[in-house]
Amino acid sequence: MTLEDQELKKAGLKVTLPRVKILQILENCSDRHMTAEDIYQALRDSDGDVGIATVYRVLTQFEAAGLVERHNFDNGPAIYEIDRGEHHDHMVCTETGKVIEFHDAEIENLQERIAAEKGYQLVGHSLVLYVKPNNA
Amino acid sequence: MTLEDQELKKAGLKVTLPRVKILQILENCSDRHMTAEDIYQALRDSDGDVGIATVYRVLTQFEAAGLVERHNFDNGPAIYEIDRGEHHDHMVCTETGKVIEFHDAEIENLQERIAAEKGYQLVGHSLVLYVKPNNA
DNA sequence: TAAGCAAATCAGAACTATTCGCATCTGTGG
DNA sequence: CCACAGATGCGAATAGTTCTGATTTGCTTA
Repeated sequence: MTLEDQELKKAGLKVTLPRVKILQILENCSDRHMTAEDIYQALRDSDGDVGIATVYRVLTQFEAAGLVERHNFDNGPAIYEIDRGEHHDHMVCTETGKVIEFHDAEIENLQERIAAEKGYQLVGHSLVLYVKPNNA
Repeated sequence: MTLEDQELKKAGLKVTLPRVKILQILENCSDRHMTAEDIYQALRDSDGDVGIATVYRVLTQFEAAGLVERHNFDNGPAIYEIDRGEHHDHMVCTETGKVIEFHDAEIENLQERIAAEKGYQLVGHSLVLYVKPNNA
């Protein structure tokens, strides 16, 4: 019974091979930001008998269970990352495609205030900064 | 020579029927936020001989010319709105789908600062607040 | 530790949003 | 008013994602 197995159990999901492998891939990937296709390729490279439909289904379940977060940058494919419970937003370099995480309490507060001013409660937000290196 | 015609000319685009009609629809729509499909339906309802491919092509050209802005909320279809030159972000009500515009100079400044702190220049951003009514 | 059953998976089809290719048509400058 | 570049319409193509239906797998209980 590995750590991954326990996480899955806790989330009320059956411990199956595809789910364990996908969780491991997400935990071990270097930049923490992968598309469904990236994960599918990683599976294919190692063993290779998990369908792309399963990758999507599992990711959706992981998201519902709070194990991963899904983000949509601009109009490209969605990217997934392990949810460590530390909320953050993203900065994407338009030259290199590099993704940088950041957190700013002040911005978070302002968002709450803006919603409140209009008579609403904030239930979520999506903030992506598109940036380029200083010397470009 | 209508106002729409002049805008098109100024943007270096031939003044064709589809372009004029699409511009009018965008200028006259009540909530200012339409999908390509919405526009296609509006055209269909009135006259009806503009293909969906043309709608997309024209919207893309309008965007390049700075006449309209395109936004992607979550994972749904893109929405388009006339660009009045007044930058703003969006708040989307998760109950009603209503789109509210807002602008906050402080948030804009913070974004610049965050990019600078990481050694980058801000070239753009996407901020969407997902909200629900206070009484829900 | 095998049987049974619900849940999960696979492959491929379907779907949504968007773009492309190409034959035809239409503004615009001369 | 003519010619030709540029625009359009249609249908096919694409990318990303979800659904379907038949088969398999993992938990439960005996």
